[in-house]
Amino acid sequence: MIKVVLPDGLEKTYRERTTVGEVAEDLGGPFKKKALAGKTNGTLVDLSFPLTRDTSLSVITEDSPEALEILRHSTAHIMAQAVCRLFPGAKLGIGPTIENGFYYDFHLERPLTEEDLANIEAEMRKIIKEDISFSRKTLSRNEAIKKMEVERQPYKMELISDIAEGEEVSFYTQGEFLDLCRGPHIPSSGRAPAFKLLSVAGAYWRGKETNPMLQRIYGTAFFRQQELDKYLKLLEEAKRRDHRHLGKELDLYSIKDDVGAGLVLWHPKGARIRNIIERFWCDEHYKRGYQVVYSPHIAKSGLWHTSGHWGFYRESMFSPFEVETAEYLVKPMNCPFHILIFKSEMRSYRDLPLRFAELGTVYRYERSGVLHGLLRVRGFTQDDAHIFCTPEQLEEEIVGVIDLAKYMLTSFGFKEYEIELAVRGRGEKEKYIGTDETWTMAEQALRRALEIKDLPYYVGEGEAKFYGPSIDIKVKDALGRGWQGPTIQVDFNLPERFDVHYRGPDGKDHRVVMVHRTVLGAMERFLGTLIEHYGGDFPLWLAPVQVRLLPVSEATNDYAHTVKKKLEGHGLRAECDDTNQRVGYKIRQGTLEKVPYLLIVGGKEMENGLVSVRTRKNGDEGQCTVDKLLERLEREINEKV
RNA sequence: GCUAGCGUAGCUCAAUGGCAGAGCAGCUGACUUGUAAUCAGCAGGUUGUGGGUUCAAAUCCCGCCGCUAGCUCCA
Repeated sequence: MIKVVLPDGLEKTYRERTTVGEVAEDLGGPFKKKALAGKTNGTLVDLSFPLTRDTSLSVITEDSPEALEILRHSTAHIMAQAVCRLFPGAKLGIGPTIENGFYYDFHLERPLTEEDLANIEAEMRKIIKEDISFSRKTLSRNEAIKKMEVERQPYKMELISDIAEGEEVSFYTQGEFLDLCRGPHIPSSGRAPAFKLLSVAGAYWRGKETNPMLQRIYGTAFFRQQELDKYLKLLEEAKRRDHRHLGKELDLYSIKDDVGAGLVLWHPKGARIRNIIERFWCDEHYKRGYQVVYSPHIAKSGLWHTSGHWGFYRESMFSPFEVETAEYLVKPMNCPFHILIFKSEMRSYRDLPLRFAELGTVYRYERSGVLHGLLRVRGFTQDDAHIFCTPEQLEEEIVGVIDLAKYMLTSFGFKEYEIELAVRGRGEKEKYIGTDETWTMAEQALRRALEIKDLPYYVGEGEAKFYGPSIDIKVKDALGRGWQGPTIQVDFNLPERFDVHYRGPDGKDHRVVMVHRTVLGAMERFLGTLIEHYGGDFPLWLAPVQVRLLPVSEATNDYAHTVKKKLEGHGLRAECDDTNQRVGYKIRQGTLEKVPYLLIVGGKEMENGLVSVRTRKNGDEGQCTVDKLLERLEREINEKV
């Protein structure tokens, strides 16, 4: 007999080799019907797993946090089975679960089409209807390789050959389908009620560019159709908010073939938003002791040799060009310039910290396949700054940056974020530049700064760049999607390369501590995420047009213009639609352009000095005096909502 | 860069080897308008680009440019 301890502390005894499924059955209630898998001593196992010794056990049901992953993995297997039925001779790659679903990679004789996806889905439905059970078996490593040779699965053979000699290898079968897999799985295919195949794309075998490219099918699965529908709706909503469509519809920017891929033209309205953000950015930086600087777009090659960019960043830089026998490069980063500004005079410890900030436009060669709207471009303006300080000042400086970053994110409506502290990996010291002491000092300073601000974070071991540790903040937008946000990066490399130092109280020169930091990232990328975050409904303080007057007929055009002038006098961005159109048309136009406030003015308003307010949020709100409205607008602008 | 798909008027799309079309936007005129599209007329094109096949190419083939979904790489 064996003892089984359940999560609620209950102890039960069973005879040996009782399976998890039988325990679930015995427990009855929801477990009987909803059991999918089990967890013994922290390891996930199938319902058919026989218990052979005393153990803790929790039964995984559809409501358990681990359940979706199991379901999706099993659905991936069902998809693979369907593909093998429809494409005999298909070679299997890997088929893991991912954040919102799963994928499976195949080598097939011909490229897949949309129609194929529909056929595969249909075959999957058949398999689900057949309710085939998943069963596990184990083979020795060598037997497994032989088995895969017989099955003509070269990729699987490669995977198994990476497993240590003498290890056991587990397989799962559903009917005629066999797959190398760690498991666990749902008990049978009938337990996969709701799934959808989403897309096909190429993917290199094992993610290596030199390997053959397989065809990857993406899909997702849920326990309830309702949840699947909800997820598909979310995808649609994301599509609706796509900054590339909204950017065009709202006339914010364009990217023209004639100019070049990845190079952005900012139209007046997009430029307006950008300008508001940049002014806000500048003000905030001056307030916090930064000094704004400017640097050129090009510099002699020698500078980039000194900085090391030519050595390790060359493939991201535009080709050199010659001017009067000297060779120049377009800048991919701003740091060398800020360093030269720092070095333009002798710096004392009394001068530190020095904080140089710049909205610096840089150019990077990005491979054509990675360009994407505003989010991945070849020319962009970083909201860059470099802090030069002493080791003792580092912690306080980091705290200052975190405060600024938080303030910025809050101002733009980002409420949730994740913070990673990227530190050295253990036991690979040769990968990193700088001494042990400096690394420890910097990592400590970053960690303490986070603790002082009482911010939750996780440590990314081995995630640090070779030149120093960093804090990376991922923000979540209105749809819960993650975006790269502020980064704070300590650098031990450039101060060495440029011999950046300050004169200390001891009369000697000391190596400066340098911090690169950005709070928005790049204006292009930030605007792109902001468009999607707000879905184009920019809050009043950012809206390129805040108010539009809509005179009902020609008779009230003059009155509308008077009101417009008054609003403009208070710094508001107002327009007047005095076209020869009906009000309905003007309203529709204003609504599509997402103008936050539409003010309808006809005879009734003109007589009493009023406006009829129609907001983007609530629609028709009725009449109001211009002064009352001004008060409301000013409040809303200040609140940045 | 790689794999697959795509590129037609400013925008959204139709025409699949046989005269390149519609709606919206634009322009002109009429209507003087009250909370999401007033009516009529006009104009708009070397079908991304260069080559090829064909009596005939938006349509079939090849190169280049660009876009999309991913892969690889990143603000």
